[in-house]
Amino acid sequence: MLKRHDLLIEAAERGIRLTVQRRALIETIQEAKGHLDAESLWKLARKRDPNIDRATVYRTIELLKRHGMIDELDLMHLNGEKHYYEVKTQKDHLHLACFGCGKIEEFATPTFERLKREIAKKNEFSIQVMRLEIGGLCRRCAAQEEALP
Amino acid sequence: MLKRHDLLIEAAERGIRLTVQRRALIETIQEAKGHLDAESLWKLARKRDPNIDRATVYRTIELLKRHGMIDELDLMHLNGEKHYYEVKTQKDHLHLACFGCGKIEEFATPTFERLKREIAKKNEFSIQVMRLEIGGLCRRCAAQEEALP
DNA sequence: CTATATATGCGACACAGTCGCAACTGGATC
DNA sequence: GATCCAGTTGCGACTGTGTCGCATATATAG
Repeated sequence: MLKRHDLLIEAAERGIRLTVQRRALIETIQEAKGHLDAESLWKLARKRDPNIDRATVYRTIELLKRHGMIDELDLMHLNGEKHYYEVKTQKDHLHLACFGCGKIEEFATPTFERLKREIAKKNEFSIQVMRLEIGGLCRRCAAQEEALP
Repeated sequence: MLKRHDLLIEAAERGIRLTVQRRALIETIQEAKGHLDAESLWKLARKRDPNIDRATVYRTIELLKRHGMIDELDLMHLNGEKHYYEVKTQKDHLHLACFGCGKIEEFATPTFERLKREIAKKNEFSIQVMRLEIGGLCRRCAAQEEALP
């Protein structure tokens, strides 16, 4: 498991005003197993505070994104146009989305870090967010495809 | 300039039925200077065939994507949630989006190709599409930011 | 405790993209 | 070149995400 920040502590340190709604949303994101989209986040957070509004969910996501506390993913639009969110990890990593079974794999490698440094240097570009997403077939699904032509 | 396929020839070779609408759309994408979103593609293609419907634009984009003839980009959602399209190039390349001025830079490097091979091998994953997008500040905008804190 | 800047809920809205269905057509066949 | 029909299109209504303005509520500093 990649090491993640504690969002609540970081939010306090950054002077973000902690309302009950934000607490519920942040805790939900922090404790989530997989990748949450806005709708799922809303539903889960409502278990902690039943009155959170949809607009608040979007505004909080925007806030956390601006502070670089969460990353936004598209996951190759495997399930429509929605976005997914995850706590920013210490290490950059990429996402592999299988078009067959929908499974998402994560992968980190020094080559990726090296690429990042190379890009920043060669383009004189100040990188804030970096998103590498890959779509294709996982080992299982590729084998199945092979069997049924 | 990165070498691109000739979409019309490739479409014919693939046995794609060439309607007047598809011809207009494909030629428009092929000759476009920058990155087109669906709306811009529609407007431009209408100059060649004034009756093309919005739905046809989306259906054609879907078709070309399925055939791997064009790539879909988000460009870090710099201008809302729409998608952008470009003719598939011979070399994989990445997109740098500047949050300051909105400029998009493209960049290709052997490190990226190496990363791709490494990912496919280590994860036993059959890669179909790969999208690396980076958001941040270009040299100009980073310097301006510095000057006005 | 109070003041006030900031955040929230609500409802209406914007916008990209999708779908079912009747009418049309590209291109294969004769 | 006429015929045929599976595949394509236009139309219009619809979804699903995400946004916004404004009146009300509240977290935090003093």
